[in-house]
Amino acid sequence: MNAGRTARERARAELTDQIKAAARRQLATEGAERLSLRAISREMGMVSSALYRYFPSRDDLLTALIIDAYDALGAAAESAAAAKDDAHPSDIWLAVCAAVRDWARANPQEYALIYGSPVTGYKAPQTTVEPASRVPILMLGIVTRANTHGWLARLDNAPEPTGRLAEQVDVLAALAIGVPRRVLLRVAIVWTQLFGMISFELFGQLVGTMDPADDFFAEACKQMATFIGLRSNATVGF
Amino acid sequence: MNAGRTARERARAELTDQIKAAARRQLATEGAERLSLRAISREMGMVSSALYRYFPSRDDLLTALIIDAYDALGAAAESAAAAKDDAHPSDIWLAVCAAVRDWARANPQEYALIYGSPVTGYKAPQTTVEPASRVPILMLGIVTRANTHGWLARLDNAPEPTGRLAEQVDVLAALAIGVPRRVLLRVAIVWTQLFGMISFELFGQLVGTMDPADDFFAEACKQMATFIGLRSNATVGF
DNA sequence: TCACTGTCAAGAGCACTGCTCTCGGTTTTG
DNA sequence: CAAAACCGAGAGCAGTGCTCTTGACAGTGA
Repeated sequence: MNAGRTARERARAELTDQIKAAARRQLATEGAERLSLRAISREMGMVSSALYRYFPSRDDLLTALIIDAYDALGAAAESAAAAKDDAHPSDIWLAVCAAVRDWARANPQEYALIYGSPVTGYKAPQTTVEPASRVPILMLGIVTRANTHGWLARLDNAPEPTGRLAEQVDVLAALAIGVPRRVLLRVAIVWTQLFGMISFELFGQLVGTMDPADDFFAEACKQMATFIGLRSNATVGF
Repeated sequence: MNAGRTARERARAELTDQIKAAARRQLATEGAERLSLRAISREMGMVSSALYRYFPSRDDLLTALIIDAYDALGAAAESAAAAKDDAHPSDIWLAVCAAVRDWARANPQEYALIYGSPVTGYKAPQTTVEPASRVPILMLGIVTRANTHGWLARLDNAPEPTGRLAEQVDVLAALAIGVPRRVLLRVAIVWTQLFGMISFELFGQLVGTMDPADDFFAEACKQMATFIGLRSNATVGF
């Protein structure tokens, strides 16, 4: 690559990456709450104040880690979808759901960083919304392709959103041309179910009942895929 | 009341409550992460070390706040259900969902404390599981009553859980006598959807699409109530 | 070649945190 | 009434994010 012209710029980019790597390492073991700039600087053999040349504050480091986490999750989901490119949309959908869960289980602290409680007083900058929307956009794309191929159940009984809800659904409609609004509304519902279930698993809300959650997760994803019309009633009985 | 015999015991109980109240106040403005024992002691005109006579560590204070939060949420949900005691189970169900959301929106920091990312290295003690299960138990009770009155849709097309998943569902079955396992499985799915949706709303994941989420929440709850058979197909078309 | 400019790591220091320990004084108890 | 238990106050430790200053270095134009 050699993107940076001068040696100084290259060194700076490399050190920035090293700091983020050390921060991620510490994130995995200590958690976002206990992430300490001084500990990072110790691990790197630097003095703490030197880190402020690269990240003006702890929050800026967190922002960088948040963006990286969204991108890593999005990349994992997208590659899972690409690996099943010629499969049935319902199988692609289920593969994406599984990939999201797998990534979350492999990187619980990074998942908590983006889908857990936000840090008070920390305002997520606008730069995070684009990487954050990779997974939803991917999911909408799967539904859109299923629809254009005529593989989407009609869901005639599903209620059509009206009023303000219809306007809100239209934001999704712009990314899913041709998909009926009643389906998009359900996609949004299923979207919240997916991440709610993963959060419950990771945050320990399932212990005593559905933990370990492998079977529960698989069955829930199947039923939710049917719920949005990706799987036919005949297939699974719904 | 005068529960505590001696004056000292009464003073201790009162001061413990005052500390928790101050902590809750600070929680609402600063967030759990920045909750500071020293700030609490300042607000109370005490010295920080004196707090350790009442809570051996910051984590113990957090545990007390967590239990209080679970109890407050459970009480809010239960009173919402009690207020509609003679209504149709589906209306009771929807009232409970709305009450949970309302409580979460009114106490976002306490909600984040119990349903957000857990603090790393903090092991929730066993004393939290009983208050944590008040809402799920309440929900299972509504479904159970609907079933015994014959008001639950049969959901013949819903798949029956098998294998380990069936065993896990049986944990719920013990609290919902007579309700088919395929329904209980769906109750668990809907349970994760409800809290996933509330978390998304509170944690800012819905901005740009479904925010404000009033209509989305109401419609999602309705469709999910139908999903578990509380509302008939004819009512809403499903 | 040499001075100028921007960048860098280092160090001292500030205000804050959770937590421990000791010290007197008060309250409860035997 | 004396002993034991409990209490708040204060000092102090090790850690935190962050700021500011200092001296060394690299790149650049004269």
